[in-house]
Amino acid sequence: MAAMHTPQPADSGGTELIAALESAGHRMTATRRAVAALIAGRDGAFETADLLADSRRRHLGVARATIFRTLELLTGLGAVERLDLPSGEHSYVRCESTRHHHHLVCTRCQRAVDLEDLGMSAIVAEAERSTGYKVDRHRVELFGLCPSCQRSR
Amino acid sequence: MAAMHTPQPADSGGTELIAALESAGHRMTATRRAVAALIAGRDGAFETADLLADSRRRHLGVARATIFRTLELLTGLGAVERLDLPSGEHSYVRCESTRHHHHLVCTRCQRAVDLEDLGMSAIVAEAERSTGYKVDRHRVELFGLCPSCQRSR
DNA sequence: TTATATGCAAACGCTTTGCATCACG
DNA sequence: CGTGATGCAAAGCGTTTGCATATAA
Repeated sequence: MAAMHTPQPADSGGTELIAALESAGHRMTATRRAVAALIAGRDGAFETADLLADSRRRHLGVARATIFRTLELLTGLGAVERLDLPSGEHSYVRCESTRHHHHLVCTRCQRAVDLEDLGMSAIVAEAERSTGYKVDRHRVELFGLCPSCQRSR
Repeated sequence: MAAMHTPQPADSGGTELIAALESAGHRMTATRRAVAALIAGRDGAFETADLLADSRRRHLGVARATIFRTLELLTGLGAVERLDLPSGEHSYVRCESTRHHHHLVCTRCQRAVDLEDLGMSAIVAEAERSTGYKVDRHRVELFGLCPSCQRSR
């Protein structure tokens, strides 16, 4: 009952991302389509620098600022989420669902899977009960090796 | 079974932090004692800028670099932990225990409590089972309002 | 005495902003 | 057409580093 999808990207053109932007009332530009494609072309967590490098490699000429701005939009829409790696760096993952969920990221290849809530709501309830705090948000991020990286070493 | 301590700081001089540094074989300097006192004087999560401001206010003259370096040491020893706030900023919390635990931070006053593992190991096991990943570290951070901030608004 | 620790300032790397230009709707 | 989007370069900020000096052990 845990994994919400298989790790394989089903939307390599970024149509879901484009649809998200569009239905939120944002203008659909060639640049945004390009950024969506860059994100969709990535398998797993990525950093802004990755997108910028990909953009250059593919001669898409997307400006750094635009990458940040588009990522900010998508994050706001829940189509993408920002993670904090154990190292302290920021990275992003495309989300399969807009519902509340968490991420499990491979520390070797960055491949990521969405996880359902699992038992977190019970944990949150217990934390509230024992501390008297009222929890209004929580972050859970798991890191480890994906199946294929386990095999290859 | 959840809270590991009461929110009230019991070590306002920073003796525990000093002891941690000392027993790890680090030299005990006046500057480190000062940083320990600054941290101990804080109730809850704090940022490096807070310590720097406190240092100036108290005329301790601790250099910015030294604050970062000492925090790095203490983090390595598990006496302090670095958190990633929802906003993306980094902050630190003094840890009551060196054992694995998590934090619950008040988003209004920054007061923080340590939490035991709660049910996380079961969640991790379930995530591993359903995804095939091998999890080797996880981060769980809860944010909300502490009892007194709930009352005062 | 010698390895460590510190202060200072410069360097860094990531992210944001200001502003003129461009183009979707 | 007009508002929103983009590129570019500069500014911002938090964090790290190099190096000369000071100090614990």
